[in-house]
Amino acid sequence: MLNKNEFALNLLEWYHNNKRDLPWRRTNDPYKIWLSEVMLQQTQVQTVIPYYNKFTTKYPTLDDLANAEEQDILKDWEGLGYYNRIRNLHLAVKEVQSSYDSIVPNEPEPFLALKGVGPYIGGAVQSIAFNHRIAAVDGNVLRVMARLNVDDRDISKQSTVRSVKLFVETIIPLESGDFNQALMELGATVCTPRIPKCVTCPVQSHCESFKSNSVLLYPKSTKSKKKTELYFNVFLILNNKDEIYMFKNDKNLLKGMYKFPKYDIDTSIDTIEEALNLKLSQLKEPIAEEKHVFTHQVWYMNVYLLYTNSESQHFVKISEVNEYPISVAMQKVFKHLH
DNA sequence: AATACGTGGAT
DNA sequence: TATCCAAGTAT
Repeated sequence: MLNKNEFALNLLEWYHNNKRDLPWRRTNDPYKIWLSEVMLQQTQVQTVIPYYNKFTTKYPTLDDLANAEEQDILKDWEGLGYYNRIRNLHLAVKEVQSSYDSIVPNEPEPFLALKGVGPYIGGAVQSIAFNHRIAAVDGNVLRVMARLNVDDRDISKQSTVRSVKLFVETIIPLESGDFNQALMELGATVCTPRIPKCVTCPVQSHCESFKSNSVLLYPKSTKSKKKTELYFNVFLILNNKDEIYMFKNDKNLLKGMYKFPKYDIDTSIDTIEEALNLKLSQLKEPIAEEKHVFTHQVWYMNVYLLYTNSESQHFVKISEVNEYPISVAMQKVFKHLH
């Protein structure tokens, strides 16, 4: 059974002595803490840092972000992935602006009701910014707690995450924000997935899996499923005015990001001409092939270059393409025009 | 409950 | 190269 008081003391002492100087640890602004937590979802610290600095410079207050155009903030988010995160945060700060006088709610219930705020963000922001004693259970915390308690439950199940959250809330001390961050920091730097540094672990004496030499057996998790492989033709369509056909994606995947016409490989050129209302040049060999891997899909793309004399509102100056938010997959395609 | 949702780092 | 997985949320 975990000695809760001693565990918390050991962990917090280690955290304070080894605290990394991360940009979002220099602020008490709930908006900036919230922004950092949204960016950090499923994203490594080193990836987030430049984006966090860009956003806090360009949108230093909640109102700045709320008043921005969605396309502009998507452009600034470009390359960070999971684009619904910033679209939801935009909706959420607009809600805070209109309903809460631009003040981030300092109570869990209204905060958790905002778009994109789930159990993790709710606990992280309410504990770090407002010192509420709510757990923030991420992948790090799940791994640390599974090893501490030789917990055989599957951490990929929501029921396990809910249960771990309740458990952490039975051991969380008054310094709840620091405690939550310390638990995550321990998982990120010491209690790592493959080669945990148990020798230097500040809570080694509390760890049941260390005692039984079974650290690497935890956490238990069902293995990821196979990705769907998809084959597309993507068309770079140029007119005689140095413009290219490009439009905003309204599907769920990469919603709001701009794309070039992309069709299953068996789609006929006639169908495409009809869909785009363009008369296209003869289809030749692809100028390139690209592969792009998502969490759940792999795209194999043939890149074609086509010309047209037709008019359309979807043409954009080639020199201005980079002003639009474009996914990495489509950037891989576009680079072959140069 | 199970799956969709991006991208890049590490091994 | 293949695989895991990283401060998760919405549906």
